[in-house]
Amino acid sequence: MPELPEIETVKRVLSPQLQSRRITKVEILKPVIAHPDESAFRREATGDVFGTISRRGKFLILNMKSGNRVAVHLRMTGQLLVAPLEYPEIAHTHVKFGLDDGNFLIFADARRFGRIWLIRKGETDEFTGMAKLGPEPFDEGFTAKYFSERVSGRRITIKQALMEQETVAGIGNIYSDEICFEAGLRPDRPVSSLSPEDWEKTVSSAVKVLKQAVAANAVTAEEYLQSKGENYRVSEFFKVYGRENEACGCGGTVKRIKIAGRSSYFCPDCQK
DNA sequence: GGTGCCCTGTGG
DNA sequence: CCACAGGGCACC
Repeated sequence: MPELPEIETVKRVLSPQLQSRRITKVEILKPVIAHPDESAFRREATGDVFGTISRRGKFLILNMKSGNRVAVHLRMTGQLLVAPLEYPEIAHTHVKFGLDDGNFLIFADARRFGRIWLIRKGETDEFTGMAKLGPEPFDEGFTAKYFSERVSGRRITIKQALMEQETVAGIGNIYSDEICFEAGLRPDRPVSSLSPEDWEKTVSSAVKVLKQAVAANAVTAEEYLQSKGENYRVSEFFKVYGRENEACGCGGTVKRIKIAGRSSYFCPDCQK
């Protein structure tokens, strides 16, 4: 799944394509509308006009001129892209929004984990999960003090803490490993074992790694369309993720272990 | 907290 | 065929 940097890419590509476009038609082919029901979604979204796009954690939020918001979560395999009429059919297309410039906003998702919600103007959002999210990694509130206190007394690893959306929003399985590598900490280190310096290093590494990833993931709208909205990750920049048995820059070898059921990669020589 | 599950596709 | 995949949730 797309994590924070990839959602930023989607936002960057889609923003100019959707800005001021009116929705002429909503076609729902598979049940991915989580709120309200499909017919209400179709009725209330049709005719509305796109404004700005924002991101909260791994959620993409399409702010509509009506004051409504369309929230999208891509989960593992969701794709969201603007394509012209003549664009070849994308497998597992679940929702198609017709736009007033003749293009379509397409939501596709092979595994069907992704979801779309319509949050009405003034409505309290207690269904998307956004309300429970912790601070953004780039927020001033995401400090070593906050992070360490938030998880203190719990028997979890630093990787699990980084991936906990209620604690800090937007970090998933890939970037948690990359952040631990940058911080020089094994991902399976219990949070109880971290020193204040370790916490500082973890927080500064999170900011650094995520900012670098946002910059590295820059793709053009053409590249994005050509890849059917899947080319939002530039994996050659990963230092450890997906690199089991490969050489680390230090000369050591990247290992893979399971942490809370998720594959986790690290270099035993530079991460302690 | 850990586990299984929601789904489908891919690679070993 | 089985293991695994970028997420999150309900369940023990």
